[in-house]
Amino acid sequence: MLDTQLVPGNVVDLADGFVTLLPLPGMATADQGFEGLLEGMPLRRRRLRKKQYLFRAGQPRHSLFLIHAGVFRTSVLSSDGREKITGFRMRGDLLGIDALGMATYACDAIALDVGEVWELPYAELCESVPEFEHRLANALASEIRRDWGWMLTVSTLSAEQRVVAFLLDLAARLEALGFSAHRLLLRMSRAELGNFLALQLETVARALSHLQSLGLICVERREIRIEDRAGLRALLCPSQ
Amino acid sequence: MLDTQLVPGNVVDLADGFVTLLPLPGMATADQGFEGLLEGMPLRRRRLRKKQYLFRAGQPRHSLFLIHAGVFRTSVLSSDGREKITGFRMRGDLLGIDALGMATYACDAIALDVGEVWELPYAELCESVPEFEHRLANALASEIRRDWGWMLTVSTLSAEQRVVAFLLDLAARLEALGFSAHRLLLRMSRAELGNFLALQLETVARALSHLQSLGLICVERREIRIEDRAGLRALLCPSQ
DNA sequence: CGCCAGATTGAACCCACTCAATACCGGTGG
DNA sequence: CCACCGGTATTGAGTGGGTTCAATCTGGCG
Repeated sequence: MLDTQLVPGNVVDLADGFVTLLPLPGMATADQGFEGLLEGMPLRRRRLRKKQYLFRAGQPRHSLFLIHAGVFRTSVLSSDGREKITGFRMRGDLLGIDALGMATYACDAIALDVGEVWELPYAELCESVPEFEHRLANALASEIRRDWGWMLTVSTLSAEQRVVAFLLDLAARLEALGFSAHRLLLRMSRAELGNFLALQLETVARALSHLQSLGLICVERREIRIEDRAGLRALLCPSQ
Repeated sequence: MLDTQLVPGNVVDLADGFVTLLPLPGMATADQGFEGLLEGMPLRRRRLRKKQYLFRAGQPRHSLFLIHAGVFRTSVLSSDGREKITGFRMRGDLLGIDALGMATYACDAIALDVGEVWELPYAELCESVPEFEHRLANALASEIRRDWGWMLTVSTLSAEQRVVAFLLDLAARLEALGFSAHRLLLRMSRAELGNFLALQLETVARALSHLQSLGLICVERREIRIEDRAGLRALLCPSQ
C-alpha cells in the first residue's frame, strides 16, 4: 500500500534538493520539474513492487522514466562485482537519462518500495515538445552538480558528518515535495546507505546511535525523527 | 611552450576514456567529438597560461568551451573551504556544460599548463547546428557515467588501486588522443591527484614509490613511464 | 648561491574496517 | 498462540590502512 510519503499529491514545482547543506555557490539550482511539461500527454504509467527492477544496466534502452511516486535507487556495477549506489531518487527525478547516447541503460534502477513511473518516449517528446531537450540538458547538468556535491561530501567529511549530510539532504528533499522534514522514513537499508556514503553498514549504525545520544535525532529502526536540525547543521561546519 | 603532449595535431575522433579499467558494462561509450561539428564556424579562440582560471564558480556564464590543447582541472568548493577536484580535462572535453540551466558557472576551471580553448556560443549553436543539443546531452550523460565510475573506484578500491586506476585511465585517454600511453607527464601535483582520488598527497607518493618498487612503473618526479601495463591491470582485480 | 614549492620517507596515531556476537522485527507455519 | 526463521540492526573488541606530523631531499628560479 502507498503510505503517506507515497500518496500522489498535486503537481508541485520541486526544488533540486541538494547535498552538502554547506551550499556550494550556485549548486542549488531551481528545476522546474517535468510534470507540468507533460500536461495532457498520454503517458504509459508503470507501477512497481518493492525490490522490482525498472531496468538494468545493459538492457536496450527505449524510454526515460519520470518518477511519480516511491523511492528508487540507481547503482552501477563493475565486472568484478563491486557495486556503487549512485543515488536515491524520488518524485520528479528522471531515470535513464545517464544513458543518453547509448543503446543500453548504464545503471540499475530498482524500486525500494512500491512506486509509479511515467514512461517518456524520448524521440517523440523531442519533436512534439520543443522545450524538452533543453530541460533534459538542464536535468543532466543538475545531476552532474549533485554528483559532484556528494563526491565532495564523501571525500572531505568524516563518517558521522556524511550521515548528517545525508539526513539533512533527505529532509530538504522531502520538504520540497511537501512532506514532513522531521519524520524521515528511510526506504533503504543501512548497507545501502553505507554503500552510497562510502561507509560500512556498521559505521552508519554507529553514527546514527551517536547522533541519537547527542539528542539530535531519534532513531527507531528505519524511522528517524530529526530533533535538532540546527544542531545537525552545526556538525557539518568543521572548525567554525 | 607547448611540449609534445600539447602540440595540436589533426582532429581525431576520441573515445570517451573511462575509468575503472574493469569496464562497467556499457560505460565506455564512443563520443564522436565536437571538433568535426564546428567545421568552418568562426570561433573565438582563447589561450591560457599555466594556473590561469578559465572561469570560476559563481561568475556569469556566457559560453561553453571546448578544449583544444592543454590539460585543465575542474573543481568545486564548499563555503567552508573544502575543495574537490572533479576531473582533469583534455582535448575534446567540454568545460562549462555542468552549468546548463544556471546563470553562473558551477565549478572552477583552471589550466594546469598552457592551453587553448574554443569558445562555443551556446545559444547560437543551438539554432544553427541542429544536432548540437543532442550531442550536448550525450556529452552530459557521458560525464555522469564518468563521474559514477570514479565514485565507484574511490569508494571500493584501496589507495594503491586508485592510483593504478588513474594511471591506466590517463594512459588510455592519451592513447586515444594519439599520444604515447607509456610516457605519462602528469600535469597535476601529488596534492591535486590525491584530492581527486580522495587520498592524502603522501599516500599518493607512497603508492607511486611502491608501484615502482614492484617494477610496474618508473617514477621521475612528474614523469611516469609505464613498464608493465598488464601488471597494473592485474592489481585492479581484487581476488581473481 | 639561497630560497621555496613540491616530493619523498619515516614514525606514531586514529578512524573506520573487520570479525563476531547479540538483539530485533516481520513473516510463516505448526 | 508460540516457535522458528531469515533478514536487518546494533554493539563490542581488535586490527590495519591511511592519515597526520615532521624531517629531509630535490629541482627550478630569481
